[in-house]
Amino acid sequence: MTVDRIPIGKFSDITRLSKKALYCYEKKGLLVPVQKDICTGYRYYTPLQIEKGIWIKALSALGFNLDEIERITDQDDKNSPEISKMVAGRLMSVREELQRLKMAERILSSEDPFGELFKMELINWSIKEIPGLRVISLNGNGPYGDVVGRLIERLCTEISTVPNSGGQVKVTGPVMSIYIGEDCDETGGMIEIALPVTGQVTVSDPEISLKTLPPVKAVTVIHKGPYSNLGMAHKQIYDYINEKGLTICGPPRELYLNDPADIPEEELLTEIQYPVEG
Amino acid sequence: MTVDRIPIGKFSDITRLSKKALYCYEKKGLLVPVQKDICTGYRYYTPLQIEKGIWIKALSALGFNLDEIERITDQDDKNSPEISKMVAGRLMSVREELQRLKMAERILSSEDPFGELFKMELINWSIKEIPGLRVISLNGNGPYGDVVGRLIERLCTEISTVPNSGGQVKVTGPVMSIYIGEDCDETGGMIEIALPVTGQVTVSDPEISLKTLPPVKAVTVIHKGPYSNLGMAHKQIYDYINEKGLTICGPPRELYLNDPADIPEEELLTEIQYPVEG
DNA sequence: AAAAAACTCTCTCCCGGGGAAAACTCCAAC
DNA sequence: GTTGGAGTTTTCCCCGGGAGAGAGTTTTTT
Repeated sequence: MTVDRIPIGKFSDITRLSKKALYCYEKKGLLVPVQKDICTGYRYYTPLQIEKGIWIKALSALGFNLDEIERITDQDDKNSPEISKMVAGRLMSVREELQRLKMAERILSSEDPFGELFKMELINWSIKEIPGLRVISLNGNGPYGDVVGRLIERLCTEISTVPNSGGQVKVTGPVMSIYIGEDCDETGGMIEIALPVTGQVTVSDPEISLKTLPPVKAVTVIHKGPYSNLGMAHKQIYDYINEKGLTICGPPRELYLNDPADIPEEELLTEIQYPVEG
Repeated sequence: MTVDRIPIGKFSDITRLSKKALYCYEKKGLLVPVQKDICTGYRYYTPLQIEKGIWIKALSALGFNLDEIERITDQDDKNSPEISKMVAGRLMSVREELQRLKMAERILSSEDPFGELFKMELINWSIKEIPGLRVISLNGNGPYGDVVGRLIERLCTEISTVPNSGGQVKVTGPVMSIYIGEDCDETGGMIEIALPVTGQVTVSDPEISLKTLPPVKAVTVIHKGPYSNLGMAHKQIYDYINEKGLTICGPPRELYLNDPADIPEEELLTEIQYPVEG
């Protein structure tokens, strides 16, 4: 006495699956209406299919994809190892998502969301594989503000001088500095400036060497703002790395992505890299 | 002296935007490489574009869509009302997402995730507009277990009797019961049984009436299991509605989606509806 | 019985990219 | 100079539907 031919609209009302979703599930064979009028193409479901519909709805609310949903609904034993594994996997993804969203919430609800974004935000972190780099480099020691600029100058003139300017030599990346001193603090220390190059480089300056930096895995973050703020940024990264239980396995590098000659201080971009194990 | 033509791969490394994403942003005009080799089609970016890339990355991590990202990055005044509105909207969506995910986490990490799913779970809730329904109905009073069955029988025989069985009359939905008594508890009370119909209905039984139930907005949930568990379900829904600050504005209904004659008790599906204001 | 309203069909495009394939180009080393 | 490997180009299909068009059906009302 109950209705036995449920057209798609009613079925959609009952299960709260949209028609579009139902078409989609039919195409994938996940939930196929028992009857389909050959002339008109009208679909009819039965009350027996309601439960499956609800399962699908519930499982997709948990974030399972249609493939997983099919496997779960097909399997009678909901405690099978396969299904437990899927549940565990889903739980992990959900927790990651939660972390991301919590961060987003924090930023969006702060006073100055876009300011926050470019401060040291976890959003900007990533771990990259950095390939080996052929560079010419030069060491120096002293207060960074003074030293770095002068060393860069020397490298640049070396590169643009004969015979390197002949066209064989190319600069293949931004200038970088490597903080090789143990006692680096905000003010100064032992530092190496490197410029990635290719081709036949002739070095005339005896202090400049041609070498290949080893490939490393590194935590990287991009900093925006004057170079004078880099010290703070380093501290935050350092803390973050310890917090995550990572181990630093080499001197940190800075890559100067744009040119202070062209651009106001506040717009300067610097990529900071901390080599880590793993 | 820094590099001025950055091919897509390097640009992708720096900004951590995938090449695919970059192609996509180019097509949409969001981030177009300054130079594109006419012969080879190779794209080249400049250091100036790095910042925009990072903005895009960061904003999309917050969940803005590309359209919003474009508007945000185009606008210099990051405090404009338009942008504040977008931020507020995003914050709301993020909070909703968070709620959903927290629930998913709770369910997935419980002992028996799939058991939880079919208990009273928020996942199953929704507020629906229920259209007016033309029904034949019959009132009764007494312990539900006894009364409901008998009333349904009477309605069904009435419908299948001449002249209604002639083909003009159709049953258009599942049997429903409406708890009109003030003092309804788990055991019994005043109850109305209704059967949605269309067509020219002739009523012979004087206690059966033909009427139209008013359209309502209702909180609905689907219950799976024996009818004897419905009492608990009602309690939970009732609590939930109060918790949400909604106001009940009519007697609750139950729709019996499948037929106890065909199906074991545990598989029975019942949709419970509580009319609410709004 | 006819007309109106409500429902359904199929089709295509959109989101924001991920993945893969086949062909081309570049670059660094020999 | 050559060559091999790495980088790049396009194109197509996938996820899980949402939105909407245009045409055909069913149901309800008059």
